[in-house]
Amino acid sequence: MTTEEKIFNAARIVFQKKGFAGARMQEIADEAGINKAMLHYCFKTKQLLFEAVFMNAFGQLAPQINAIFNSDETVFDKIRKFAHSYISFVIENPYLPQFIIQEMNNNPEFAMSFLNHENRPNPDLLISQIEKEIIAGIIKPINPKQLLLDIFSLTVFPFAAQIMVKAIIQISDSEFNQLMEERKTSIAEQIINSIKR
Amino acid sequence: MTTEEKIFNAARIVFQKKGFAGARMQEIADEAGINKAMLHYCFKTKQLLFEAVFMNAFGQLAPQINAIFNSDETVFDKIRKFAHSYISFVIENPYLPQFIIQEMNNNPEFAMSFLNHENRPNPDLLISQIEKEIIAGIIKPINPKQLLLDIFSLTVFPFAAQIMVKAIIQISDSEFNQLMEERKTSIAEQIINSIKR
DNA sequence: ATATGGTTTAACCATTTGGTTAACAAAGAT
DNA sequence: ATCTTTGTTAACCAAATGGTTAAACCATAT
Repeated sequence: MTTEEKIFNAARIVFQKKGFAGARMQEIADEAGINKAMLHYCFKTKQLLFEAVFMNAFGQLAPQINAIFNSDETVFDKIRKFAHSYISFVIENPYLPQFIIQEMNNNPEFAMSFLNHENRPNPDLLISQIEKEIIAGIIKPINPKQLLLDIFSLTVFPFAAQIMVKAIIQISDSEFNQLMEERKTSIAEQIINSIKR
Repeated sequence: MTTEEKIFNAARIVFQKKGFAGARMQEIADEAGINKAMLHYCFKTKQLLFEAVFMNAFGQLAPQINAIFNSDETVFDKIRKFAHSYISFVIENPYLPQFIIQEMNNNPEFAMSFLNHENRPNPDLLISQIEKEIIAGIIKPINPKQLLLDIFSLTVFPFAAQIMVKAIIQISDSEFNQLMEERKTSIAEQIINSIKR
């Protein structure tokens, strides 16, 4: 593993746990097991290192989402696939959702800057497909944006609020993961059930 | 308004926007329009000021939730009431959910310390009620914890991820609020529909 | 062997930041 | 009137923090 990779991985761990403002360059250096000066040698500034980590995180999610949203399957199958592949991916990267949401919130201008171009998650095609399937009588007349919100909410929230969720409904890490496994299918069927004619 | 109130309100604004780590005592003082030394005169340390704000935020939500969860209504009515009153409240305090989730994530030990005693949201009673109604044949056999997750997800997530949601599905503040108004009833009916026999 | 280029480090620096202090103002209490 | 307590401020301080530098290290080409 190159030094740059060591730094990047360490930065991901620290940034995802503490956020941009709470992360310390020294802590990242320690985590990577190298001298702090190397951080600046490889990534120039904290901001640039952070952006590398954030872009990477977002860049892992957005294409996956778009691939599903823009495929040529039915809405129902897209919902099934989304729930399944999103939850699978996030079980392996449990800090990602909260990390992305948090930094977007703490720094909206920065977040917006790349949410407006390139590979952002783009639901336009899915929305018009939903409208077509409503007209075709496959789906009940609903607001497509509400449907999108439902899908995102049911899949993402338990991860984004992981710590609170675990504490409130009193479950361990393994019980949590088990619940999430169940959700891969239960969420999709529940949504489909509530919108199919 | 007393100086202490001015500080508290300013602190709430700054902490909710920037988080504990990103907030600056000077910025809170400026927001309150007073000298920085007053912060320490009134609240001693940043940590204590933060705890006052956080406790207050959490203290507004938890009792509301428990009041609904522990009333003597049916599960269906509790779901309706929860969606309605939670969304109503959070529309007025849109930063609250993300704030609480973020700080719990960045500082789990602190969060846990008071999630374990006193007025934490406690779903135990609701869970056993769900189990009873399943046995009584009112509700389909489901995992009560999944049901709780669904309820929280559908109500809380759009607020917690507000900025990202607005950007991805391309809506303005007022469109967002309108969607949330719709959700007060649509969420409850959707959930009930998916679990009733 | 040694000159050359990138890589790594210890020590250092300037600024920011939470927190303190000492003086000052205002308002009751005597 | 003046003493005492409480509220308020400007100036200050020590520690933390992001970032820099100059020297050392090390591989490779000559």
